[in-house]
This record gives sequence, structure tokens and C-alpha cells, in this order.
Amino acid sequence: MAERFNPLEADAHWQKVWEERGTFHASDGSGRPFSYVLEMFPYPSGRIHMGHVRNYTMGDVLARTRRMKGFEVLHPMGWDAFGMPAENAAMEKKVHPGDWTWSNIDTMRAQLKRLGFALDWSRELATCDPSYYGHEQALFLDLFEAGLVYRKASEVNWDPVDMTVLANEQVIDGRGWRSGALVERRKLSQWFLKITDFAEELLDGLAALDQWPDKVRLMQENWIGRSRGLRFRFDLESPILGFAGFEVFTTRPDTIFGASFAALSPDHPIALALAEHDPALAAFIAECKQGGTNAAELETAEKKGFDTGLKVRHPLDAGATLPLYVANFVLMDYGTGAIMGVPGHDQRDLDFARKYGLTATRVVAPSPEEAAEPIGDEAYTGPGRLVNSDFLDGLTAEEAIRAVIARAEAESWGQGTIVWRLRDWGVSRQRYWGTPIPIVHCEACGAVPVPRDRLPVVLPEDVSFEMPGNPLDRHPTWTDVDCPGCGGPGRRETDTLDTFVDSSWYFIRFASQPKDRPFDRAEAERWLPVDQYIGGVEHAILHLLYARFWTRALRRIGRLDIEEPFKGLFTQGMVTHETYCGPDGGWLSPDEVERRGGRLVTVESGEPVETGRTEKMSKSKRNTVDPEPIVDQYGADAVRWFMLSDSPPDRDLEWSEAGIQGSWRFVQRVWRLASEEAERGPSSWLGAESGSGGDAGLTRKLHRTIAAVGANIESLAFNKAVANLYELATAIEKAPPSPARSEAVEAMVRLVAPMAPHLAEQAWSALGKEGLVADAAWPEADPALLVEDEVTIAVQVNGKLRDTLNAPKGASREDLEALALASDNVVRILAGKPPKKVIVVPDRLVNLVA
RNA sequence: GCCCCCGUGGCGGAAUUGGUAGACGCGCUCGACUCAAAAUCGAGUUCCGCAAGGAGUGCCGGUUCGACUCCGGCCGGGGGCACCA
Repeated sequence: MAERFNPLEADAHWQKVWEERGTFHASDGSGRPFSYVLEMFPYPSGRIHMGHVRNYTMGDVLARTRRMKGFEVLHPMGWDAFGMPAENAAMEKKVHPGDWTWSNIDTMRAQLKRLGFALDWSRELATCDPSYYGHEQALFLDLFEAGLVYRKASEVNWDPVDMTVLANEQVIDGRGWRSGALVERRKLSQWFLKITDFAEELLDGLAALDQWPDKVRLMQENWIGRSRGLRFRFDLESPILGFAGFEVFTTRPDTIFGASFAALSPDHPIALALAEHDPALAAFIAECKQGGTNAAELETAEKKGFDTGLKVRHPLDAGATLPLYVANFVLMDYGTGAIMGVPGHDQRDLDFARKYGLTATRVVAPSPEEAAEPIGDEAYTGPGRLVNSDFLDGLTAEEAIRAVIARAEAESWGQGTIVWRLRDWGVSRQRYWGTPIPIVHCEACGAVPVPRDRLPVVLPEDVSFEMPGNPLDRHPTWTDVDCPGCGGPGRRETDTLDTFVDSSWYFIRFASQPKDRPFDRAEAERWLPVDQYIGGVEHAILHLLYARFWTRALRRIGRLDIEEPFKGLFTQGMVTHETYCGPDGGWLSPDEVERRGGRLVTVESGEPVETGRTEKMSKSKRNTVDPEPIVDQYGADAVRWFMLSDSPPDRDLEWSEAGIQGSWRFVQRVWRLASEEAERGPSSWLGAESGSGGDAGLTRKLHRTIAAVGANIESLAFNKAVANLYELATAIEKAPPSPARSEAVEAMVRLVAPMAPHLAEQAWSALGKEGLVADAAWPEADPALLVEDEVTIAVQVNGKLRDTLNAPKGASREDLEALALASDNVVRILAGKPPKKVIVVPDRLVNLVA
């Protein structure tokens, strides 16, 4: 009787073998085709969680499968190691952020190794290591010298709790993405990367990313936000304070004859200038700045305006003038910070007009009958033809847009333009634990790059976190340096880079890591782009957009000829778990709860527990399950198998004890098949069967499984590949010993190897196979065996299934029709009447229309 | 408010181009082995019905010989954006 599979021994043994042999080291010179498989690298927060296990298992299955299929696979791992949790730990636990981070990395590295991932650890990197961020500083200077970096005093999102600036992307509903504190607006000098220079190519490039989820492409498209329209000039009736007029932007130039006012943003230069001479306006502007920026307040925020008393000239209606307001709903950082108000066809403008008694003229009508219909409580934004609009009357809205733009350009008071929603990327962070920006400020020379030979600019070790704010700001021995330009007194930039910069190029460094420069161009270009990138959908916009930008920026400055960093992208779902609410109303963790007599109770007191929603595992809901003890109990393979089973990989996976036990059973089942086969040996079937394989049915099943598993893994449908393997296992178990059965067991071990690699190695070795299954070739499906020679034909009457029958594959329509008509059920239902019509789909079905 | 996605057994989910709905797993039921349990193995498991048969992929309608699949309209759930002119 075969022994059970012992994962603890097998895991440790095979992990050691792989490591000693360097099995998963990627080599540049093998001559095999390259494949780069990458999962988003983790932030070293302390311990690996189930989400990591799921993410890295998926990548691992793909990497291992591709290796077996003959690819040279690059599958690296590293650490996104800068960031605020390290500083928070420093403040709370009085440890240095570096010590905290490196010790977390050690823990998590060991946990990842325990799962047996086929990673090339020789390329491991951590972004907090000067040997990484020094090269990042060099790349930053490259971009700086190419004019893609600039500094400007700008109003920023200031997080008063974390005492730092946040990117627009890091402000969620008006609150800091990390602290949750209400964000304030402050003016600071900030470093920016010119991502807007790339808006068009980043948008257009999405079309070619056909191996990305549509959802992510759409999200990026909306984020970049291209709007076509007309930018045109309103002249003031009489110039004031040196201003003769201003520009506005509209996507609806067709409605220009419906304009009944113009409005400036409270931050508009004209508004600010006027306010200096008008205390009432100044007060209004101050009031506008007060309002909260969170979603709920904006939703209900009243449209408010201040009438400047000034008038602007309508560019197409000689003699007509419009009142000029300052309005709270006009944004300074979109378009030109000024608008034309068309109440008839824009809801905000209509709300505003109703409040201030401005006219709302209809200039677009869905039908001629509705041309005279007045505008009610709702602005009309649908399609139609122009009315009340002079030379535009009768044109469709589309035609009118073109006509107005053409006229504006001909008369040079405006021009057709594209406006983007995307803003430049503010990368300054007033934090210690990040990449220092390699700039020295000098009274005489301004902002001077640190010379390349003095990189990296290393973070000082001796810092204190006793006070809030940036410790670098109060570290004179670090900040006070000579200006690299003139030698005079200088001061280091104390801002550090947004950690999204660190993750914008790590995939390049993985592919090529020379000591003296960020990467070797030729080597990096051999591996890139990443063939398959896998990670959470929460990075659908920020990280992925920044990495795309960074790659294109490197291309523009001639450093790397890669357009897109990630050819294939997959966003995996979360790992969820039930939540438990205890008798005192607090959340309970899964190990504080047990089932007694069909009821959930607390382990401690036996009091009843309520089951809450199934949600993403999180510390706050206390519904996390630590992978480590599970791996110790069931072994790496059962955990990996469970991560792949049942749920489609892009959907959420609910962790359950029953699920992991099911996986454990399958691991044992495969082991039983393999070890029994090994014990029996080839002699067992000799003479039992004659003929080549001895079991044609099983051989067919095997080859269909080989094809299906391969295809399903390639398309990342792991749950389907798992189902294929269950079916194969059942088929093998039911088959009597034969050469075909032996062959099927051996092939199944190889098919299982990417998912349950330790089990597969153990089985491979037990079967007496040479070498490692990790190095074995992926089984090949024989195309001849994929086609059935007999098929099941469905027999329908009026589209309802009435019978099934077997027929040879490729049977003629006439034969199938005759077979169907001979069916007892059909004879009974037709009751002697011939069918009116017969539809035959060869090899599939016969439908008789009675 | 705008944009997008998804609704299939008790549960997770399968189902080329429209062609036998419910593969596979979990759970459950019955049985075998066992003094017993665990483990394992076998049979069954969409619903109604003893059965014959009927119904069935969120709801209503349409196209079709035939619809989970295509079209229109609702209802429900989830995600993204946030006064973007």
C-alpha cells in the first residue's frame, strides 16, 4: 500500500534541489525563445497574505508551463520597499524605517520560498537599496535634462495627517488615500513629470494593448480624458486692469448662440486681479475656497456666482454682450479656467441661470416641432438640429460644431483644440523614506542636478521621527552641500520621489542589472516587453499609467526602444472570507470562531456569533487567514491548487476550510495514482492487453486533456485547467492497468507540475524518471486523437430535446435524418405525420419541425 | 449624475461561431470498508412530480427551426470617474 504524500518533506527537499541547481535562473544565452512573466512586486508590509499567494501562484503556473514548453523564462521577484508604513512604524515602534523594511523583506522572502515559486532570486531587488534608487536618480536626471521634469509653485493636495503632498490620483473623495484625512489646498514648490506631453500617445497606445482587459483600457482612456472642442476668445466690452479679454473652452461650439453669460474660475487671473480692487469679490472668492471637496458636498453644492458687472462681446452676434460672472463651479485647471454659459444645453449652466435670472434659449431641437419648446428644468443635451442660431439653423449639432470651428479659425478668434483631463504627475513627497531627488538648490545657479559621479544621493541614516514632517528638512549635515555648479553654498532638495516612480521601471531593472548604469539597453530590449503581467486591479490606473509613461519617456530620450512595457495584463480578483461579528458587536477572526451543533459560536465562551458579509480579507474586519500555518499543515501544493481552483482568476476567491481540504484530497489522489503505478511497474500490464496503447478511450481522454490544460493555462483560465485534470484523474482511476494507463499517469504528472510542483517532482522521481519534471517537456497532444470517431447527436422536435443517438463522425445529413426519424420518441411525438422541415447540423443535432 | 461590467442548482462555477444547460469542485443523501471513528471507495444530487411528463440561465418582450449566448425595455448587484464646460 502506497504511503501518503508528505508535503513537508517533499517541499523542503525539492526547493533545495531547485535552488542548488539554479533551475529557475534566466539566461540570456540559451537560444530558446524568451518569455517574461511578472507579477506586481509586493510592498514589504510584514507578512505574505493570501492575495500575494494567489497572485504569485498564477504567475508561477504560467512561468513553469512556459519553461516546460521550451521558453527561456524570466520570472523575477523584488520589493517595492519605500513608502509611508515604514515611517509610521518608525514613529510608533521607534525602529529605523530601513531596519523595519529589511527585516520584513527577510520574513516575506522566506515565506515566498516556502511556496516553491519558480523565481529567479539572483535578480532580486529592493527599491530602497541605493544600488536601485541611485540608478533611478540617474534616470530622473536624464528626464530632467530632456526637459520632461519641471518645478513649479503649485497648489497641492496637502494631507495634514501624513504631512505630505498627494497626487490627484491619491486623493479619494477629497481625502488622503492612506490617512483618510480631509485634504487641504496649499501652495508649494513641487517637482512634476510632464506626463501630459504623452497624453495623446498614451491614449492612442491603448488600442494596441489587445491583451489587456477592456475594463482597464477603458479606465485609462477615461482618466486621460480627451475632449475635442473650440477654444475661443471673449473680448471685454471695455478693457480693465490691462485685460482685454480671455479664452474659454467648449466642447459644444454649436450652442454658441445660446450663450447667455460667461464665467471665470475663482482662481482665474482676471478674477484675482479684480478682487484686489473689489472686497466683495475677494470675499466671494475666499468663500469658494472654503467648501469641502468631498463627493457628498460637491453633489449638493449650490452653483454660486458673483456678477462682475463687466460685459463680454459675443464673437458671432455683433453688438450682443454677455454678463461676466465669477462662478464657483468653474475649474481653473481644466480647459482655460473660463467658460461660456449655455443654460439651454448644460445642466450646471441652467441651474446657474435660474438662480441669477439669466435667459435659457433653446438652440438645439430634437425635432422641428419642438423648435419653439422652451427649456424647462432640464437642459437638453441630446442630438438634434440647430434653431435660433443665425447661419447655423438647420444644421445637425455635429455639422454646426464643424461650422463654428471653421468660422472661428477663418476669422481668427478661436481654434479647434483638444483638451485633456490628465494633469502632470507631481512626484514630490515631503517624506524621508523615499528616493532623494538628486538636485541641489543654489542661490546663484538655481536647481542644479547632482553630477552623475556623485550618485547615488544616499539617505542619511541618523534621522529622528520624534516630530511630524520630513526629517530630512532638519538634517543640516545632509542638506548643506556645495553647489555642484558654482561651488558656493547649496542646499539639497529634501523632497523624495513618489514611490510610484520606483515601480515605473523595476521591470526594466529585472531584465538587466549592470552595476554602473540603470540597465543595458540591448539586454533589456531582448526581454521586454513583459509578456504577461499579473496584479491587482487597484493598479489599473496609477501604476500602469505611470509605467507606460516612463517607458515612453525613456524611448523619447533614446534610452530604450520599447513602446509599451506590458504586452499582456491580467488583473486577478481578491481573496475573500466570511466576517464574524461577536456578542459584543466587534469583529472576530476565523480562529476565534467555531461551529458547534450547526451554530457558530466563539471558541472562548461559546456565545453565538453572527456571520457577516464575505469581504476582502482585511485587518480591520479581522477576516484574514495567514497563509503560513496553512502551508505548514497542508503543504505548498494544496494551497497553490486551491488558489487556482473553482473561481475564475479575475473574480474573487472565497477562502474556505472545505476548499483547502478538497485540494489536499486531490494532491493525495494524484500521489496515489503515481505511487501505485511506480510500485506496480511496467510488468503489471504485460500480457494483460495486446495492441499498442491498450486503452484507446483513455489515450483519447489524455490527449484531449493535454490540449485543454495547455490552452486553459495559456489563457489563464486556471479553474478550467483544474477541472480538466480532475476529469483525467477520474478516467485514469477507472481504467485497468495498460501501457496507455502508465502513459497517462506519467503525462498527468507533467500536466500537474506547474500547479503542484513538489508533488510532481516527487511523483516523477518515484516513477523512475530522469532529471526534474520542472525541466521535462510539456506533453504534446496528438491532433489525430483530438477528434472523436463517434459523436452523440441531439434529436430535437421543435427545438426540444427528445432523444440522443450515437453516429459515426461525419455521417451524412441523410443518414442522420433517417436515424432521427427512426427514434422511438420521435415516432411517438410525430404520430405518423411527416415533419414540415428538417434541420441537420452535422455531428451535432437534428431538429425536426413538426 | 456620467461611463463600464455582471445576474446560471444549496454554494463556487462550466457551456467554440446561437445547436444536448448545469462539466469540474464544495456541500448534502444513501451505501461499502470499520467494533467505532477518521481516511478512502461506490451511487445519487436543477426544480415540480410516485411516474409519464412538465418547468427552468434576474424580469418582460422580440429575432430564429433552435437563445445562457443576439436585439429592445425593465429590475438587482458590483466597479470606475467626480462640477472636466
